[in-house]
Formats: sequence, structure tokens, C-alpha cells
Amino acid sequence: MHDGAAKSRVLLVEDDRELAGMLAELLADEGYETDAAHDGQRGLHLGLTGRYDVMIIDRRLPVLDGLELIARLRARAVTTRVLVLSALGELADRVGGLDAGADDYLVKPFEAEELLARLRALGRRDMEGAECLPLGAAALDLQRHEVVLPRGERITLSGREFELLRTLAQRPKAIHPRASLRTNVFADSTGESIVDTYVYYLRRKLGRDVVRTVHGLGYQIGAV
Amino acid sequence: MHDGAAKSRVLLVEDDRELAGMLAELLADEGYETDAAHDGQRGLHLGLTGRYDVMIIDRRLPVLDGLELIARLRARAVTTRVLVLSALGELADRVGGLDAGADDYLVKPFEAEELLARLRALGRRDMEGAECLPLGAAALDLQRHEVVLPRGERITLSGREFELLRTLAQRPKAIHPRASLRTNVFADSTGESIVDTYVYYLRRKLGRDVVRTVHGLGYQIGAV
DNA sequence: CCACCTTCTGAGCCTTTTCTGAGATCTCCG
DNA sequence: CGGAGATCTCAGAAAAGGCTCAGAAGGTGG
Repeated sequence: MHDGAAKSRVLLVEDDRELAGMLAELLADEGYETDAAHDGQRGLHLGLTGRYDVMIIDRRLPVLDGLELIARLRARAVTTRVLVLSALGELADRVGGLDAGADDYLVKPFEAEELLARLRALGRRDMEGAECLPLGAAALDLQRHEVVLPRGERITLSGREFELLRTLAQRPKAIHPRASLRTNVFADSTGESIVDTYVYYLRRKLGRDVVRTVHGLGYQIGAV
Repeated sequence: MHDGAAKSRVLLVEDDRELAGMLAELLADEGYETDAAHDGQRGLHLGLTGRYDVMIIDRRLPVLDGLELIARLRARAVTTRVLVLSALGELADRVGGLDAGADDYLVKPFEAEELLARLRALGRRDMEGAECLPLGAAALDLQRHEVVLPRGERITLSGREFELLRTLAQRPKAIHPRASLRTNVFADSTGESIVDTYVYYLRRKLGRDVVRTVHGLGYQIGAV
């Protein structure tokens, strides 16, 4: 993790302020950029509007329960990985948490080192290879924000163009609804058509076929 | 879980044959398709040559250690999710396992239910987009609003076409009266013949035989 | 301060989908 | 066979969804 590589962004939703403070500090030391919420409602708002690489969510939360929070995020097509923290460590709790959409479940009290290791495991997925994401015949260079064409030619992308293409390339063949691309790549206050515009920019730079439109549903890359 | 969707494929690398047998049975019951290896070398070979959705790897393996196995797979750009099983439950072991490239780490002895829940959490991401309804020899891809023909060819449906076909496919062989299709799929204010029109569109795209007319009663799919 | 790049907005145009309705065709049954 | 009602087919209008792009606003580096 050298040059201008952006820090991983973490959303921390934990009502115990003391624990939240400690975790925030720990995460900061590890080089994460952390946003914190102390209840589910606030967590939902941040989760829907912000852009995060991982979320750490306490199971027991005021206003909106942790699992309910996950359900609402998933319902709004937020696919960010979630690690659930919980004092409830019974088998049924763990299974319930995972089946509610969590990607990992850590029982309190836990060791800081294990939390960090599990965060790394979750975060690794999105950085995968840390080099390039496949893009049909071409590839997306994650370090340099460039598309590498088969012949070796390189096309530089602007920040937003890159974020959009990376989001699409992370789950090729999946259909990405405009709404989720908009919340994941752009600020929530942007106009409705911002995604269209950037898809247009990508197509203008990379060719008509990089991004496929699925009428009424969203955009897709790497279609069969 | 509907049929028509392909089963998840699991690679199980475990040298304890008794445990391996039990797990294989458990996985089969859950609808996974399992390949088993009893040492790291064989696991590496299968992992490099086969296509799996998830791998379950014991940490202690003859010939080639579990973590070494993961390292070699990762070195060859195999990014399949890995769940490590281990009798070594110390903090340093867990952290080491996760940092070696495992996506989850479960300490023996473990509960079958938790293993399954964690497998589901790992597999969920790749299965996204794979849910289908059977449609005779073909299948209806619920995420992409496409009909997948036996040869793999895909035909995309518009929103209404998809809703209509899905409604029919949800209860194959049942006779769906026009009136109920109309209220379920279309606005109440639409004309009486809207269903006929959309059945016509479906038949035009998919062939005369997808939808059968039962004179005076309604439409039917998947007749014998 | 200027030149250049990126981000974002919004308006106009184009494409696809949805829906209507009317004539052609079919089915059932006397 | 013939007629009534059911069903099929399809053209075209209206609406929804998507594309293109010019230009404003803001940032960055020379």
C-alpha cells in the first residue's frame, strides 16, 4: 500500500461509545479511514449515502437493530461486506447473523488482532490481486487508474470514471442498478442522470461495447 | 433455492477420512456438489484444474500444509473463497490463517450449522445472479430478466414480459386465468386484452410452445 | 492569473417498452 | 355447417427509459 492508493473506508456502527472510540483509534492506526455511527438509523443513513469498503456493525443497536440494518442495506442494493460484532455468541445467533447477510461474525469479547485480520480478509476481496481487474480482453490497472488494452495501449481514466468502471468490474456479469452505482460511486446529492453521463464517458473512451445497458435494470459488463 | 440453478461446487481438502466423509455427506444433503482430497498435493491439483465456488481446507495436511496450499493457489491466481478448518485455535493461528489468504477460519470442533452458515456467507457473493426458475428445457434467470436456452443462448425480456413469464413459471402446470394474470402483472386500469398481447410477445420471442392456451380458462406453462 | 482537467447539470433527441384497439382467425357446440 | 364468443396478430400512439453533449462550476498546477 504505497503511492496515492486510497485508504480503505470503514463504516463503524457501535453504540458503546467507549468501544467505538477504541476501535476507531485502532482502525486509524491501521490506516483505515473510519466513519462512526452510534445507532442503526444513523448507520443506515451513512451506509446508504457514503462509500465504504467494509462495514463493522454491532448486533445490538438502538433505534434500528444491527441485523435489521443489514437487511435494509441489502434491500437497497448495498453489497458492501459486513462484519457483525455481537455479545450474542450462541450457535443460533451466529447462524442467524450470517444468514441475515453478514459476511463474518465475531463474538465479543474479541481480540483486536483477530478483528483486523478478519477485516483484511474481507477487504482483500475488493482489492483482489491489487493489480488488475479483468475487463473482457482488456484489464483495469488499479494502481494507475488506466485501462490496458490487449495491444498494450493505455487509456487513463479520471477518478469518477475509474470508480465507476471498478465497481462494475468487481462483479462482472452482475447487473448494477443505476441507484446502487449512484450511491456507490457518486455523492447522494448528484442528479439522477450522473451515471448515464459517466457511462457515456466510458463508452466514448473505451468503445461502445465495454458497458452493456439492460433496459429498466441497470448496467453490466462482461456479458456472455 | 429453486432448482434449475446449478449446484454450488465445493472442494474439500481434509486428511481425517472420517471427518471428511461426514462433511461430504453433510454437504451433499445441503445440495452441494463435493470433490474431496485427502492431502495438500491432491488438493492443489484439484484446485488448479477444477472449478469450485468455495473450498474447505484443513490446516494440517500431509505432503502440503493447508496454508501453503492456499498460498500456491493464490499464486496461480485462483481467487476462490477458502474456509480454513483447524484444530489450532490460538489467536496467532487464526490471524496467521486469515492473512495467509483464507477468507474465514473455523476452529475444530465446530458445529455443522455454523460451517453451513459460513459457507452460505462465502458462497452468497458468487451465487448472486444465478437464481433461476425452471422453464421446460430452458430456465428463467431472475436477476437478469433473461431466458437461458439449453445451448446457453440468452433472450432478454422486457419488464412486463418478464413479470408475466415469472408469474406463469412460479406455478407451472397450473392454469392461470386471464383476470388473475392481469391483476398480478398489469395495472388495474389496463385494457382487457393486455394479457393476450403479452402472451403474443412471449411466443414471438420464445416460440409458439412456451405458453399453452386453455380455451375459456386461461394460460398454462410446462404442460406435460 | 491562466490553461487545463474533472465533475456535474440539464435539455433535446433517440430507442424501447407499454398499451390500445381493430380486424383476422380459431374453437366450441348446437 | 354456422355463429358466438374467445383468441391471435399487429400497427401505431403514448410513455418511459436512455443517450448525447454543451456548458457552468470548481479544482489544480504552471
